[in-house]
Formats: sequence, structure tokens, C-alpha cells
Amino acid sequence: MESPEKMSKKRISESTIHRLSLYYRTLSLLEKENYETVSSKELAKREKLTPAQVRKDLSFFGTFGTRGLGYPVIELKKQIASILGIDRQWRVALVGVGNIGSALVSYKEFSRQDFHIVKLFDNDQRKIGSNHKGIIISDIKNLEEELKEARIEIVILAVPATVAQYIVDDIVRANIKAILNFAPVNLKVPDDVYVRNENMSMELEYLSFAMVNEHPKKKVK
Amino acid sequence: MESPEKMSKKRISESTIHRLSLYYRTLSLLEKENYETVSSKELAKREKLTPAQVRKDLSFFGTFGTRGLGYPVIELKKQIASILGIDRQWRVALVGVGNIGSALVSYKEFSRQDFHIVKLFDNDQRKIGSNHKGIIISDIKNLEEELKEARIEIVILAVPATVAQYIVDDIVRANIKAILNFAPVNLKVPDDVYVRNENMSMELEYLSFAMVNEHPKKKVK
DNA sequence: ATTATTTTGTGAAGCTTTTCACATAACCGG
DNA sequence: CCGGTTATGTGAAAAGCTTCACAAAATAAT
Repeated sequence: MESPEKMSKKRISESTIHRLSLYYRTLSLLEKENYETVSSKELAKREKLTPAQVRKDLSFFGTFGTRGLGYPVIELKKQIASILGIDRQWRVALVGVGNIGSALVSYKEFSRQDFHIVKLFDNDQRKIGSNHKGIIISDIKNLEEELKEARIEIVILAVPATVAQYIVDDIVRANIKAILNFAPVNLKVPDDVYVRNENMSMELEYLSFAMVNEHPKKKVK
Repeated sequence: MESPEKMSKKRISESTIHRLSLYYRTLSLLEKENYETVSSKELAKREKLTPAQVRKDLSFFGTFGTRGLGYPVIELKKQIASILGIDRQWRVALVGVGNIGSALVSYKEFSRQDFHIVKLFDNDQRKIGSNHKGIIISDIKNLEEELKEARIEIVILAVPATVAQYIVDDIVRANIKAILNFAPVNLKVPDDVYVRNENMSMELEYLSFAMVNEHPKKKVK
């Protein structure tokens, strides 16, 4: 820690943020297991990282531990939630109620973490107006107005690659600043809009690469 | 390039492999658009990278371009497919035909890239024996033998977090070396088994973080 | 109270990845 | 066929990220 009120705005790496998600998950488990405190060593072991990595990651945001003891599980979990911004509800809309889309509506991990899908959109006339897991599917024609009206903050995009850009243009016009994109395209958005891409083929391709190129993997250590 | 037969086994970074997937995708598009050649500049622009990055990535695997001209689209695509190991079919099994699982069975991107889901497993008696998109769902009880019998090479795991580890132990026993895991747990596997985790909450949390901490994002440039 | 033990927080070192910058090579127009 | 232009391939520099290693702080035991 360095400045009294607000620590200096260092750029935090994507990897650090992803690891915070992991720590959060592990802390939830530790809480259930009635741990009161946890060391960087234990936290690291559970997510296959190094203790130094854990401490460094946390140090970017403050000092949360007690020397000789470790970190208080419940308190640290709360702090990480606050850092990640998941100590509040987010109003989420899902666009494209196809295969992936409808799976995501019932994806427990989202609701458990206060990402609330409150609107669904599709362009299929057979789906529009019907009730899907308690939510009426809206016509994608009215995307811009309805996103505004419902005060949506995050959009999950699960539409075919061919139409994704057009829909994103609408989403941007609705002043949405965060998009989780499942379409395998590089979406063009203004600089102040955050897009994260979820590309499931990519991970399969990584596995394929690993098997073809590195196998047999003889770990040295 | 350096050695005549087989280039020296440098360690290739995960990021490079992921970018190869992006190049592959873009090259497929360029092929459809009837481009014969493409420059690192164009390739970079389409995936929001730098030309130097593209050239460096490719240079790890060989020299594919022509100075003054660029890269031959079809040929480079072929080369990348070979590097990634996606110039062949992979026999894939999916374990857990729930929300996410059943969405993945019909996920076009997988089949388009020669990842063929040929077996489905579940523990739900109502599902076992039934036909899901042309595949009979098998009882997870016989996982080990059936994976072996069907000569499965990659397993996609889409089961609840609580049971994931037990099932992975079976999968490992079946001598599978590649697992795409959708359960939000850190799976313990031997060193020669590759696991990639697909954690969709993580990306939402990243968006949440970005909005809470960096917004308003005034891009300098 | 003192000593031994544990474990954090953090500069600095070490390592990895990205970007730079330029020599080199191929094409193209006249 | 020659000079101008384009764009690759790549060492080297720069930037970024991880690990090291240790002082400092807290506990625990005697």
C-alpha cells in the first residue's frame, strides 16, 4: 500500500483479475469448510499457483493478511468481491436464445454470482413472446429501446457470427459498455465498450495443439 | 527457421497458440472473400493485433510469406491447421448432457473444425439410452470402458462441480490425455494429461471489474 | 519476556512476451 | 532491367509478468 486514501492506479493485468476470480471461488469453498484463515500457500495449492503469486496479486489492492497467520477467509472474500464489482447485482440481457443462449439462461454460476439475466432477445418469430424459464423473449427489432428501458448493464451475445456485428452496433447505440461475446468474430466497438470473447473452439484447438506437438509430455521436475 | 529437418523445440506460448486460432479463423474468411494473399498488416487489423506480432507468431513455425507480397491465404491456412493439429478428425466424448452439455452437442463450431462428438454420457436414468441429436446417451457408470472402446481422444466435461473430480479420475483411467472442463473446479490430473478450463463466469467478472474500476475509460491515443 | 516459528508484503532479479527497426527479398511499372 | 515500393523475417530493445528472497510483523510456547 502506498497512498492513504486511494492507492495509485497501476495497470492491473488480465491474469491478475482472472486469478482473483479463482481466489474468490476457493474462498467460497474454504468458507463452507469453516476455515477462519488461509495462507497464501494453501490458497496457491488449491489453484495450482505459487504463494508469491497470490500475495503479489492481492498486494495490488491492499494489505489483507496478518503476518504469521494468513488471510481472514470471509473478509478477504468480501474484499475480492468488492474489487471485482460482484458485491452488487448486474442487470444482464441475453441476445440470441439458440443452443448456447438457452443453456446460459439456466447457467447456475451466473445467477449465483449476482449476474441476473432479466431480458432475452431473439429474431425467431416462433420464440418471440414465448416464456423461456420465466422470461418473455423480446423481438430483437426493438433491441436498442428495450435495453435502455430495462436499464441493462451487460449484454451476453450468443448469435451467429454472420449477424453479430449488426447487433453489436445496436447494443452500442443502447449505451451498453460491457459485452460477453460468444460469436466467433472480432467485434468492432468504440474504445469505451468492453468486449470479452468466449471462444470454445479455441480451447479445443489448444488441446489439439498440445497433443500433436508436445506429447509425450515428460515433466522435468 | 534454423535447422534443416525439424526446427528446435522452443517453448511456444499459450498466447501464440490462441492467436494462431484467430489467424485460422480470419484466413477462412479471407479465403471466402477470394483473397489470394494477405499481409501481416491486414491479418493484424482484422484481429486487433500488431503486424509484428503476427509475423513473430508465424516465425516460430517456419517462413510462410513472400517479402513484398504477404502470405498465401490458402497455403497459410493449411499450415496453421497442421500446426494446431486440426487437419485431422478428433474423436470427442461429452460427459454431462445437461444445460451446457446439450448445447455443446449442437455447437456448430466444433463439428466445423473436425471435432466430432461421438459419445455422450450422463448419470440420469431418464436420459440414458435415449437418442440426443443422433447419439445414444450412455451410462456414466461404464465411462472408463466405453471411452476406451470408442477410442476417444478428447473429453468435454460438463458436469456439476461437486462430481467433476470423481469423473475425471475415471477419464484419466481410460487413458484420455485431453480434457475440456466446464466445471468451475481445479481438476487434479497427472502431468501428462492436458486440461483446459472454460469458465464463463470469469469473463463476466472481468467485465464487472472493468466497469467498476476502469470506467470511464478515456483512451489516451 | 524472550525466543522460535510462521507467514505476509515487497523491492529486486529473472524470465517471458511484445514491440521496434531494419536488412533483405520479391514484385512492379516503365 | 532497373529503381521504387512493399512487406517479410528477425535480432535486439522494451515492456510486462512471475518468482525470489528477506525484512518485518504477528503468534505461540516456555
